[in-house]
Amino acid sequence: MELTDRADAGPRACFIAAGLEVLGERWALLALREMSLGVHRFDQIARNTGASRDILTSRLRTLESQGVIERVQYSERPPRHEYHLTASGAEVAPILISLAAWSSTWMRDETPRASYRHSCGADLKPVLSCAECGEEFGVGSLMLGPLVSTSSAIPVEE
Amino acid sequence: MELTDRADAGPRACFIAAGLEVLGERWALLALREMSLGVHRFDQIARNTGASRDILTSRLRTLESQGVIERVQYSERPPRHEYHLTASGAEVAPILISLAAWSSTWMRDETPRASYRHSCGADLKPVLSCAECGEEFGVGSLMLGPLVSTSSAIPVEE
DNA sequence: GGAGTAGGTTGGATTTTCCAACTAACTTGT
DNA sequence: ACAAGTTAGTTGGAAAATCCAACCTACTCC
Repeated sequence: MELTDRADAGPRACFIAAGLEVLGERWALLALREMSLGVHRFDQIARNTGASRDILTSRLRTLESQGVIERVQYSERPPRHEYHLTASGAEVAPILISLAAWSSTWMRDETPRASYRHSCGADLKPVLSCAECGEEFGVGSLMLGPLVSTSSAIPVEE
Repeated sequence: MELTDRADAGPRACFIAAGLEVLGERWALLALREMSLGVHRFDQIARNTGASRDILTSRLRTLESQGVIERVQYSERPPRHEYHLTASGAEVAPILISLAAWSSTWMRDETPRASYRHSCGADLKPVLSCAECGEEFGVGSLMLGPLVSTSSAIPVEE
């Protein structure tokens, strides 16, 4: 079977692994969470995430270089910048939401934590479905497709 | 405003942060990807993820202790175990799928990577919507809810 | 003029991760 | 019988990432 029998093929290069190279480093997703919640300044992102300032600086630079966030100047003297999500960063939301939903369903401990909800007011209960056929995604519906190279193609902004 | 003005409140304890404590460590999500794809043995998970064997051992133990995976014996002499997703682990799929979809939309480089698709055959284009109102989730629809403690409540298995 | 705010940078300690080699307990081939 | 291979780890030491507190710059406010 091709999934398990990859012999000497080396690590599986897939889009999950690629995404984790950018979003999977420590503090990156929590920084994006803050921006998604409307927190845009360095000091507050540092406080609200708990990341040390040097690491946070490094993460923000990486996210910026990958086009996930951008620095927006809000003061000229002294020069001060805010961090904002780009179109790419805004689309990280489904990952955060799926994570929050999984965690609130399965994590059991006594520490009180902030929950999330949909803007309609309901408790967080997201459903992931295929845009094509409308059917819900589950473990079994995750299938490997062909190898693709994304070098030249420009993502369509809608 | 309450989101940005948390003063000395310390790091935001939320379900995203809680989830990342388990799933956010290096290699954890890639190991779960392998199990989601039907790969259940130590050597092959190590090969397919690229994780070093000692770290992988440590991750699998953590995931097991958190109830995300379980060890299933498949040989008695010598004692050998396979790693399988629990109900909790199976529900990590939406996170992996959202990550794969984000990555294939926004990551641009030349390395050819395995893509994913829905089992209906269509390219990966997942839509996350609210189970209650049916409306799609976006950045703006991620809202903080009340503080909750999950100590005693038992998640409903359906 | 001193304190406070904002966004960093620096040096050094600590923690994680990496890597190759090694072990243990078998099974298979000759 | 004996060597080689398979599977699931463990070990020790080097390398890399992270943490932390202190420091710096350039302002503003009192």
